[in-house]
Amino acid sequence: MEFQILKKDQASKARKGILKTAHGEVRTPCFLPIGTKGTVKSVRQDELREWGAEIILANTYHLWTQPGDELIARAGGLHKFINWDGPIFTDSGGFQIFSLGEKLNKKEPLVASGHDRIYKRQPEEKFPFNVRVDENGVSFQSGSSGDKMKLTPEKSVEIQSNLGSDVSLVLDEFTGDLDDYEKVKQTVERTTRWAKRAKEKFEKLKSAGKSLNPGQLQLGIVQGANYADLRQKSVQEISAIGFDGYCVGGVAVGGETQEKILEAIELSVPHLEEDKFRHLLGVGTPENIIQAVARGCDSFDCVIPTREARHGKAYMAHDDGYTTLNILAGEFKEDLSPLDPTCSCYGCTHHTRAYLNHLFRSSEILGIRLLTEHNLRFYLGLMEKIRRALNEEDFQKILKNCKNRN
RNA sequence: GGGGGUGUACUCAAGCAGUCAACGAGGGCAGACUGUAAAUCUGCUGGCCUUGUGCCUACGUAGGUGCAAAUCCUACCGCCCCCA
Repeated sequence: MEFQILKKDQASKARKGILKTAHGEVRTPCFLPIGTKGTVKSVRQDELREWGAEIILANTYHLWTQPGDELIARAGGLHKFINWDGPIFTDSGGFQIFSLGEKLNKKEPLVASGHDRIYKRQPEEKFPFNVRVDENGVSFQSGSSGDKMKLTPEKSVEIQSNLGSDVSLVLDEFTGDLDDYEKVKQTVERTTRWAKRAKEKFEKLKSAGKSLNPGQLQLGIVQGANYADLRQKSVQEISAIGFDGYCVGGVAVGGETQEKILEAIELSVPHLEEDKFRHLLGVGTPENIIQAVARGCDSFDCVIPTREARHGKAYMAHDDGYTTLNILAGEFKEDLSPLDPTCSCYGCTHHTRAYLNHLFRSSEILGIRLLTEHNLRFYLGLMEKIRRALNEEDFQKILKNCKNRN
């Protein structure tokens, strides 16, 4: 068994566990720093490890388009290519169907027929592709060169096989129209059909001994927005296919309130097999994560700590919750105190707020690097606290103090 | 001394009679960001307030011509270039 639950919280659905992969074990609940293109922006792989990251997330779509999965396979797989010998998750490219099509070109999706959709690049947009989503998969056609790339459920499995990640995800489909029942229903059903195809391809490659990482796991993804019956339907259909674990997807893809996010989790998790690994895709804020742990989720990935670090936002831990601050703010221009005196990251132990403020104001890349480290250590430290609390049966205290106190 | 050019909001820089409190960029101020098209994006950036097809003050200074001037004319002041 690749996932083992070690301890359960008595007052919530939280659990402490361990995920065993071909590249080592991961203690859960855990957070996956996002390294979409094979790098967690601005930091080295050895630094990630030093800060407590046990597993990272990379992206199938991005690595496929550049530098290409075949090159990475020739390099000996993603682990060797990027020199990270710990576990790697690869997202399937499903999110890009959403983010490169629907989300950014919502104004004029040209409906081809039924559920198939085409998104035309707008002349004034920087976005370089036309996107077509149909039953077979998604094609991205370059707006300038006309080059076409087609990502299908099978292709996604094949790419991830070439990458040799430890945990692969099936290609899924969801949209931003969380209120349109029929549309959501169609994406749930297509996600199931795609999951079956992905599973089949996965088994085929495995039995043929063609997988670069024979120990690779495959996770199914549950969709259904906030419709109770669709979430339940999705869980049942995806579970019936039988995966090594499950992801709850489509819960925080743009503007959802925390209530909506938690509701979507509550509608999904109770129907999942108890002893299987559960990843919550794309979530979230520190509070989101703690609340999701309480609802039975084992792992998380989110761009918040890294992206917001690049935009100057720093997270700070307090006994009764956390706060954030914008290091670019004028009030820090001459603040010679450390960013967070309780933090042990390099920036907090060696530099002042005034210096960080100066670095950001002058667009110096060191600022980005220092805040990325700071925020990642905050997130990874939070997960460590959660695990320790679960171990010491003190999780309720963490739950009580999970809020942003800004 | 002669000739030419130029002076615009914090900075650079458009505008060359009305649609100009004045394009754009930078800077400044604030906000956003949830499976990364993201070191990105958005808003504001003369003053006042009853926040409006509102009032006032503004395009080197002082006058002038126009119904109307940042835009035209005159003088003056500053800066730049060329010739002597």
